[in-house]
Amino acid sequence: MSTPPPIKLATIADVAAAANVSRATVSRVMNGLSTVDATIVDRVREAAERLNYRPSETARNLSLGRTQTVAVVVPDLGNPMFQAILRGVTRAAAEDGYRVLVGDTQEQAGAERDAAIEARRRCDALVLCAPRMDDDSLRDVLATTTPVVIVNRAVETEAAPQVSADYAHAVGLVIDHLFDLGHRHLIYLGGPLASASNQLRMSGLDAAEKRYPELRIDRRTVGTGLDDGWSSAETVLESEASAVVAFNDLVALGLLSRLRELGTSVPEQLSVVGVDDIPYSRFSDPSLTTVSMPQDELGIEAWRRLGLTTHADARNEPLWLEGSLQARESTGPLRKK
Amino acid sequence: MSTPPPIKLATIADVAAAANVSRATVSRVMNGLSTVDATIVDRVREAAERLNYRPSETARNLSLGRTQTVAVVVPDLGNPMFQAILRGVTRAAAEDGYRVLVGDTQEQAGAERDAAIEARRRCDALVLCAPRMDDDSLRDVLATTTPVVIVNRAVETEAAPQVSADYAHAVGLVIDHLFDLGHRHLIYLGGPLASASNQLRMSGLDAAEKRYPELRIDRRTVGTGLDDGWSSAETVLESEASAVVAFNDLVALGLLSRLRELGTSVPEQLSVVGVDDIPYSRFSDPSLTTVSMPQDELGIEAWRRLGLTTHADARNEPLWLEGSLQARESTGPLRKK
DNA sequence: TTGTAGGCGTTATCAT
DNA sequence: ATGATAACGCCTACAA
Repeated sequence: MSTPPPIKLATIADVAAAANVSRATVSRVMNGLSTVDATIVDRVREAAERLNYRPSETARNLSLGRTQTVAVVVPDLGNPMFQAILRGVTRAAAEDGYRVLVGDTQEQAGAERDAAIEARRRCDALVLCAPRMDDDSLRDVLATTTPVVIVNRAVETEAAPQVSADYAHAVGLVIDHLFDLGHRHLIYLGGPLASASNQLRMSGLDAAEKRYPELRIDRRTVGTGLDDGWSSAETVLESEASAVVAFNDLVALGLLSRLRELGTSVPEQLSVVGVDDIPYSRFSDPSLTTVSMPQDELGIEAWRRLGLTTHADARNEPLWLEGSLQARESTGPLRKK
Repeated sequence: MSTPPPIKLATIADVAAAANVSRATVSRVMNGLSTVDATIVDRVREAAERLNYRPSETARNLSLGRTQTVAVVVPDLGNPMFQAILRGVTRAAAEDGYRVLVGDTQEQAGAERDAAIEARRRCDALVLCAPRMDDDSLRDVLATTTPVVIVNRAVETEAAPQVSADYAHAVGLVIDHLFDLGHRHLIYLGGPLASASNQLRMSGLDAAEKRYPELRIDRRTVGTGLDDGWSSAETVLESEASAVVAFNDLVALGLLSRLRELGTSVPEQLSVVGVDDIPYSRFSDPSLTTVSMPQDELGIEAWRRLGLTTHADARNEPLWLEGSLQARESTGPLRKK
């Protein structure tokens, strides 16, 4: 007779019966507990092999009270930043035998709470990336989801470790660079005012203005993508600033593209800098001066701070990861008109 | 007395006790089964609320025999193609109440088998993206992981639905375009010979050669990234081809960057095309002629073919998704020397 | 060293 | 309409 299509998977009981031992013994063998007679080990192994037996993850999850899984919730899976974090967590967690469950809230702040709690229920821990919800809601969520770590979102709390890319510092780096080149009038092309990441950059601008009293920085809100940079060219030219600090590389590259069309030469007439150092920035024309941000490390550090593994690092002060300046062709010394 | 730090979560039994009903009734209430007395429903709801009760996903997974989770295994989470597929599956699955577990084999073909089987054990279904393993191994894996769908990898089998981007067709589109422009000598900058995706493009070249007997296509293996395109410029120029078909947009953009440095003007002296239509391709100088591929749709279609949902589409012939030509500035008519 | 038995938290069957 | 009770498949004292 042929095996019926709905292939009933072998259970531990089947193997026990086939090997003529108790389920307990099969369990011990499968988990490599040393206290089992060698001949029995063989017998069980053989039976398991023959029946193509694999322990049910679901059942051992229930029994052990853990899932060996960590949830990663991001606002937008299409964002390269979050892709990098996801990749970092996935690989770091994999080394410790953990899997990753992803959640994409699609930029709906209202959906974050449920997504986080739901994800955490299925997993042993949670990595919450750049949550858009307000501080109070966030603290509330953190209380019910430990262990949890927050990535790229500063919030006053002891309830969870935090790991963030230091965009204030990054902006400081490019401004130092531009200042050294003689620029005294800059324009900042910002992202969404509400975004934590944009606020961080703004505080970097503030700090720079304190550092350099002669410096003037205009601020505009334009967006985060190539198109946003492209359409901000007129704004930039009208401002008569001699250098542009873009929200990120995409905005900077979009702007470069449009400036080329308009016949504005970079860096001769205008210096442009981005933030992130995406791969293409080395290849654009001109190549883009920017700040290389340790995005993968965010994920890796997040995983470590979760403290699920032995070589964990469970310190609780917020961790700020700093980028490094990549000076390229899109910046040059200020030219007198 | 204060609650001890290890907050014991409330179970269904706790709620049952608090509401003075049986666990079965609590279960029915939680699942919205209509056959419960209204006053009891209220009593249970109140108790659940007070105890902050949430059903254990792990326990219901075991009891129900399903996890409401689908696994997505990719060779490289850093690859934009797979990121797009992951995003597509995640969002489509979320609409049907499913979560996604990710697996990254980091281009190690040897790790794919275990990763796939392991992932499938924890989930109700598996999306296997562009597996690198050989056909026999693949068929073997498919047999033990149904329901499973293969994305971007053609293989002779009835065991699993397949969804792929039709790169042969894409290459055909750009070659038609170049041929129309008068080009008769092309050079193809390919990716890894072993990769299914490269083979697809090659078959597109073969078909084009059949279609146009006057056409000559040189073939080189250069890689898949910006750097690979950059360093292939000399090879291209030596070939004296009048147009380049790059493996993808990254290779094309890298090449454009280097050609600029070398003083070769595009498209006047050389036409260049890519494949994929990544966002930046519209903004490069010159903007890149390429083929827009429906990457998100791959994920969405993969999810549908899994057939876990009502509006599933479980047909079994391989599904090929075609791209569309985006003619831009990097291609132009052949100039006589 | 091995087996017995109870528990993990839920759902489902079958009485009542 | 509600409540016992038995799965679901595994792990782990405890006993032998």
